[in-house]
Amino acid sequence: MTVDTRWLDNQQKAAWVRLAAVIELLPAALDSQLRRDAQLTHFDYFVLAMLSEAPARTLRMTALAEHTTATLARLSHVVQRLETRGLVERFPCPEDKRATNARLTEEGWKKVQEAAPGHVTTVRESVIDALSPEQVEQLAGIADAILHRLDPERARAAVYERYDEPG
Amino acid sequence: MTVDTRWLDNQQKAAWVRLAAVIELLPAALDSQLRRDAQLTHFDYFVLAMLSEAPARTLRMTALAEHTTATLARLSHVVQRLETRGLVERFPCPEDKRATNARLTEEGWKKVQEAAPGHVTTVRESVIDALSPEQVEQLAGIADAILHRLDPERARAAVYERYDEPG
DNA sequence: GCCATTTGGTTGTTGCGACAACCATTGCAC
DNA sequence: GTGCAATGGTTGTCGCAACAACCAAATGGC
Repeated sequence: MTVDTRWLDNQQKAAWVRLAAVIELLPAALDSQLRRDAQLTHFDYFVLAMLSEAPARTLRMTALAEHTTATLARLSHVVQRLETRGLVERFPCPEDKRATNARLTEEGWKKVQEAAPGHVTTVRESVIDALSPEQVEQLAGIADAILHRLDPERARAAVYERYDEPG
Repeated sequence: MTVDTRWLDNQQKAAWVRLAAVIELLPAALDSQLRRDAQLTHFDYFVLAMLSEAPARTLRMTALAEHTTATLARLSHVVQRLETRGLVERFPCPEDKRATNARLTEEGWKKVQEAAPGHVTTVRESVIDALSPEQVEQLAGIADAILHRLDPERARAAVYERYDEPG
């Protein structure tokens, strides 16, 4: 009945428990800083950041969804809210009448620039500056390996290369 | 005005982007497997697992909250649902009338045992087996360092040592 | 012994994410 | 050019998490 489950040894368990705690706490930490300082979710910020780097600060919804590893449905809701707040605008794509383009407004652009420094500082404080340079390199490799399991399609995509802060 | 923000270099950015994707996708992967196979959230499962390891399968709400890195408010809601489903029962603590104890029911115990193998398999498939033994060790160190930034109080607590699967 | 504070916990509201249903456009078969 | 599937996107509903407000019991000062 119970087919041979390969349990975790102590070393593996130690790694997993700590990772589990990180994925529980880190999103909350990022969200709360951005929400407090910029009235933005981390995901909101990510969406704005991706648009800010795109040509003409514009992307098709589908492309934006890929960049942010989100479903179209989720993105649609988020962009709707951002549009209400005047940070983003949507307009139908001329080449494909099914498609919708999302463009960062001037106000949205300002918002990203305001929010970026605080966000980077938080990322530094909670992650990057906690690690040695070797660990940062190791982390890139580890996270990449995990991503190949979680999302084989996109793991090699350019999106993972491009999360720039606007400078 | 804009005080010197230390931006991320390419190596750091690569690590961060990948980590950001992981903390976005991994919780969803864990949740969906457990929800599908056991009608449980990952957090639900964690709560039950912690109780299953406690003496008499019983813990004070406050202690349980610490073990699961959750707020008392969140835990209260979750335990309420689990109680409705008959997996957990609550009763006032004899020694401190303010306090509430949560105890795993027999049904809850069975549920954990049923759910554990599938969960461990998922953890293996998406994380552990994607990494070399050296990377697993590195991951433990990295996650631990991050936890010390996110939650200095609890980073050294025994809880991080104890996420056993029931065997 | 009494009042203030702290501790332990619950509840109500609000907002976001997941999922499924749905509509419109496009591409393809023939 | 008609029929059908695939693509692109939106919307509605439901469940959960965050936050704040709240209540009860316990502790400490004096």
